[in-house]
Amino acid sequence: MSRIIYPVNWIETGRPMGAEGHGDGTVGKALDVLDMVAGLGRAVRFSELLALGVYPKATLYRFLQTLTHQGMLSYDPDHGTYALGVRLVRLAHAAWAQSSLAPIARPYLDELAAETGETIHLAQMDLGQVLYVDKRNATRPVEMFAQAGKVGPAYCTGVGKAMLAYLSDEALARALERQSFHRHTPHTLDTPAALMAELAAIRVRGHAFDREEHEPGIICCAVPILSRAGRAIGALSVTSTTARTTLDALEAKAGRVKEIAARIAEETESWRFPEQG
Amino acid sequence: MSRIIYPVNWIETGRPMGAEGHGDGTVGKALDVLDMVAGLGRAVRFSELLALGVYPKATLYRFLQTLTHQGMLSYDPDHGTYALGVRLVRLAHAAWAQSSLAPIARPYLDELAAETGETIHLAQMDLGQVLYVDKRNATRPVEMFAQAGKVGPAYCTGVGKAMLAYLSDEALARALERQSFHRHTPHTLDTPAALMAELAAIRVRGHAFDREEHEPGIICCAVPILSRAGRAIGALSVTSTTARTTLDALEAKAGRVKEIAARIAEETESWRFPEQG
DNA sequence: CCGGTTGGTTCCATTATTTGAAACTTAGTC
DNA sequence: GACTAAGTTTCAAATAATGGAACCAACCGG
Repeated sequence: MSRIIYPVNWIETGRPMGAEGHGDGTVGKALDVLDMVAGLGRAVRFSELLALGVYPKATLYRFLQTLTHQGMLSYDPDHGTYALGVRLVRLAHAAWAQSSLAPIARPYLDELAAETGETIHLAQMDLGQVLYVDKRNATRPVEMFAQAGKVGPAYCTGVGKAMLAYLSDEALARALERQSFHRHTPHTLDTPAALMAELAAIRVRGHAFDREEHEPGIICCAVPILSRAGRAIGALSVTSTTARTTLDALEAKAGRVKEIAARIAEETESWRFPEQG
Repeated sequence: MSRIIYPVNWIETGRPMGAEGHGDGTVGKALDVLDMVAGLGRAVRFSELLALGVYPKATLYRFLQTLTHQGMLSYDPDHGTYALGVRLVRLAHAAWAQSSLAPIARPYLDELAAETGETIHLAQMDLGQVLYVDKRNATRPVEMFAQAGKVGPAYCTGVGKAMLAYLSDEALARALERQSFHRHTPHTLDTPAALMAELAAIRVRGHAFDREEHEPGIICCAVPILSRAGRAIGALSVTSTTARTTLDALEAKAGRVKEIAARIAEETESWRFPEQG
């Protein structure tokens, strides 16, 4: 097992590169190459990808050819670089519309945003990472990390912890392995033990807090969206800043957020089969 | 050559299903399956995909397994359905940020939207279709994947025609083959000849109009974003309604739009290599 | 309780594709 | 004009994909 050396400014994609693909045949490897390009986060040269040492020259070359021909990558002949292709944007549009909670939750997010005047996040779990699928900005917006399509860590965000608390044992175990427990701020829970204790508290309370654990000055109150079986299928949060409000004030809104989470969950269960139109 | 029978409510993805993938080996076929799921636009059963008659049972089954395992599809065990997976959303976010004009154009779109008070579209060409990569609504801000990522026809939209007019001969020929020339409104140019004449006029004028050719009451003025070589790499449009304004009034803003298009083009050329950070 | 049907899953010998070391071709560089 | 780095092509061996057929499990009507 040769350990892969990650580039310095690797973008956290929640997917170790050159590792996941193996075992799923050619398709898995090709998608892995796609992740490598995504992970570097910019247009890349053939040699840069080659230097990652995941695939031999000829193999990597053929994958890039295929992916480019398929529109999953685009090739810039002037600079000899590859970037992610537009076909992905098209596919993601469909993915967003059909696989996520976003379309169902849309009107509820609007409602919640109007009521609270704060930033609202809707997230789903993706291999131990938090994937933000929709967002409403506060009336007075503050630049923050999250955006639709972005991923973030689970162990130090409100939505992440809310979902972790309601995962199956196996899913939780797998997710925990993927947490970096990097100490983003002095408040970050940086050990599995501390996190487990917090998750237990969340299960009792029914909602999670972010006490400036990811970004200084940013606090939130998050609620899981639960399936009938009691498993987290997503999470909803109301986010603000310490300058503007307090955790207690945010918690006061938790009841309302739970109501809305319940309604989204309900619609999700029933809406799986849209009419044949 | 067996002709594929398209389902009744097939969603235009700009990619004929079960046709493009062949010829690019296993990877192409797998991505083709992905397009099939995207094309149906909802969670689908194994048998529905099988009924499309593109792949034999066992083969299709294995593709679905692989794609699901890879997170490109998600499987709902309760209903036995497959939907596009969240990994696509994650990849697309990166794609949007790195391969499209959107991040560069962002501040300019804001500027243009503020100045004109009208709807602004930023589009790129994708296999003969128009792919909208960003948008500023007259009133409400864009939810990324809800709007960006949409595709539309090229022959009857302002941005589409603006780009077609500045495509290389081969690219234009390939794009023309993919136009349906469906008559959306009485004003739609519904023959290749009419379109060619219009494209010539656009080249003279330097900008394109949409004279209610796609949707009744909707008009726009579009400008191509040109590479140094004079090829269209995207297009920018100011859209409004006949109820609110006239084509002449929109044309009056064309000069300003061209300035901005030129600035976006300039930044694109120089910005291909972000610093190594 | 049974024979039939539909929908999904697994087997496995055949076939076709992928693989990757090495050879080759540019395009710089000194 | 030799030297180097970056990208491209070749080809026999290794491997993975293929898909017909068999299998399994609900469900259904009698």
